Amino acid sequence: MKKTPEKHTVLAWARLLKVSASLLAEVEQALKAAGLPPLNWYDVLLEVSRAGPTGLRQSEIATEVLLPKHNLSRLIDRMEDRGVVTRRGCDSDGRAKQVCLTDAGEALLSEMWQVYGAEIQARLGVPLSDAQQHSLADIAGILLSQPKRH
Amino acid sequence: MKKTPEKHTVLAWARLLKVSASLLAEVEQALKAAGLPPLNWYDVLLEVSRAGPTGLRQSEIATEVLLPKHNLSRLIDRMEDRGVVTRRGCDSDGRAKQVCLTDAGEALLSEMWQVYGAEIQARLGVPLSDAQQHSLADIAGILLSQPKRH
DNA sequence: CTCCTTTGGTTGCAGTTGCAACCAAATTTA
DNA sequence: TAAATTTGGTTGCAACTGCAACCAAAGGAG
Repeated sequence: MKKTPEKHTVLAWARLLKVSASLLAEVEQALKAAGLPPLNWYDVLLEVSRAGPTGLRQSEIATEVLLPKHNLSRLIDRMEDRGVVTRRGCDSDGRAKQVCLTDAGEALLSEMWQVYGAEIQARLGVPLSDAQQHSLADIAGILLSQPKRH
Repeated sequence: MKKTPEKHTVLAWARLLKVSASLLAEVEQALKAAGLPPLNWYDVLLEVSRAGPTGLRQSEIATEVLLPKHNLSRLIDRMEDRGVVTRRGCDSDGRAKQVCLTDAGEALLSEMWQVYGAEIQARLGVPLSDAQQHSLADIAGILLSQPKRH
């Protein structure tokens, strides 16, 4: 089994990391400029919103958003402090907490989307053709479906 | 001008961010498991190594590695503490510092590459065909060449 | 030459992340 | 049922990041 990558593999890798880092930084910057919270707030709000009024457990959010549990715990602390979500003990499982969206949370979600969506369009939708966007999604999909073998 | 992205644009975006985040986390994990420092050390070591014995200014490294200057300043502090680079005042510019690689730094660079390169190969080289790798590099290249319009 | 602005780099402080230890409620094993 | 393990979540502490202020050396404009 080959251990050292080919040049073109390294090139793809380097560009992938660089482009995602700079896109991320630019979007965070845009959100901040609009006086809005960082991107991971959006991810959480979106997941919780999708789950409907029953809400979602923290552990479910954590795996969805790729955030370690202890990290998510404090993120939810801050979000609860600003009143965009609520934590409620779960009936069926005494340890779990159900996280639900408040009205303010729903409002923030759509407010963030106005900025976030525009950024996505400007930075991915505009510069890439439809075919390229599909190709990118396909390739990323392959990588995401790889087993995580640690 | 369109402000809201199409579904396939959002899909490509979401997968791009998710895949880079998880690849990054897995590689960091592999480095730590091997008792090695984090990825940004590698990036800095590589840049400095490429510059040869004259070294590189911090500001040049910072733009190359996409790290804010104050952040890089302290990263170099840590690296200097562990003896992998040296800071030396620049002759032609009294403010600047030239950063140079030590022998230990060169050793660390190649030690990290053994782990890092294997990860790249396993996570990108193996799952993707050559055509897909080229396609990914092309698309990322387009995005990187976009003006950063803030 | 003097004032003003820019550039390269550092530092203090607050906010966030990572790690490990911890608690309590399930779940499994015996 | 009692003991051992796993799972969901929190907390303390150290490390790292972001922001803004700062200092000193260059570079320009009058």
